[in-house]
Amino acid sequence: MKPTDKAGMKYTNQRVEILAFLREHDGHPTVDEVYDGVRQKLTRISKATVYKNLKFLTEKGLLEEVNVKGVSRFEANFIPHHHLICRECGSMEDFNSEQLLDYSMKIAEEIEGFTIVSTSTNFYGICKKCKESKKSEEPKKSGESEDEI
Amino acid sequence: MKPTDKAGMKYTNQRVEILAFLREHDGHPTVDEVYDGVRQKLTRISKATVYKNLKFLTEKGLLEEVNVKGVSRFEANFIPHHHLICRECGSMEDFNSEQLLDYSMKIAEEIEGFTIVSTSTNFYGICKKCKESKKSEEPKKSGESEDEI
DNA sequence: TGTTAAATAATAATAAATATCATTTAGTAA
DNA sequence: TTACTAAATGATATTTATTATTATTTAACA
Ligand SMILES: [Mn+2]
Ligand SMILES: [Mn+2]
Ligand SMILES: [Zn+2]
Ligand SMILES: [Zn+2]
Repeated sequence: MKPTDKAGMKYTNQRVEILAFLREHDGHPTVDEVYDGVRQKLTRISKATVYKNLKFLTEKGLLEEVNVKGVSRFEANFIPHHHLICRECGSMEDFNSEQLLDYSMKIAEEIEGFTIVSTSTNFYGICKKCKESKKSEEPKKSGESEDEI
Repeated sequence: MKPTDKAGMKYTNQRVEILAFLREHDGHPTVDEVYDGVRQKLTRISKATVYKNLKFLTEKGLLEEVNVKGVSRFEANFIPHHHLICRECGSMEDFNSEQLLDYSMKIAEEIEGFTIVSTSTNFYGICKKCKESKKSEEPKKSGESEDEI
């Protein structure tokens, strides 16, 4: 973000730091994580300012909001990519596959009525960390049936 | 949902109607839409009951929660599928492509450390309705530059 | 048909997000 | 530079979304 932009938009320290933080942290931080992170540099920043800027920057197209398990996260990476999402802990990791992007966009071309500009695939499963912590607990009782519907 | 299930789970009218409503409405209803819908039959149902059951049924694996533009939506369709998401109005429509599911799952096999059980691709763009309502407004001023970063 | 754990309705409490407003500041131009 | 002004901030109030509480009701089961 350089001071070369549209009139009516001010490049304050707060705004610049929020965007910088998200560009340096591709782990999809939450509002609180952004707040805590930016506070390292701007100790007196208000949480309302963080909220307002995340909304503002998202509307301006400089950030993207995602939501996993009900928690709102932000990212500044606009290079199309995919996500590995853990159903257990709600973590979200980037995953790149040019192949898959190409394939999806090709399929998108055949969709009518809806003009598609980008695609992203979510891979749902269980992350390494959660898999390991599960091994220790739950010594697997037998005869336990799953829910019928 | 039949009364043939796990002990410790009661099949109340409220719960049954909430699930039935979501199975009959694949348009990914919001909490309020579920509430309004179910109230047609159960006029005295409490909103807290709707919230609790949506949470409960999601935890039991009978519903899935999705979130578009900050609003929480629910669906009961567990047949793997994709979504067309309008960046403008936040609408979300189902889209089926067996091909794409297969392709994604094949790619998933090569991912290590993260155990993937399902995939779903989001197609982002602009829906028919929004495209048409845009045509009338915004007679497109020239010389209007986009934001630099 | 009676018993009881689970669920409900009503409502209170909490958390997340937005609005308000006096003060400060970035951008602009004398 | 300095002065001006619209935009942004910080502090806090307000609103909205979600969860917790509790007296009452009900589904499941003996
Ligand atoms: Mn990402
Ligand atoms: Mn769907
Ligand atoms: Zn995990
Ligand atoms: Zn739309």
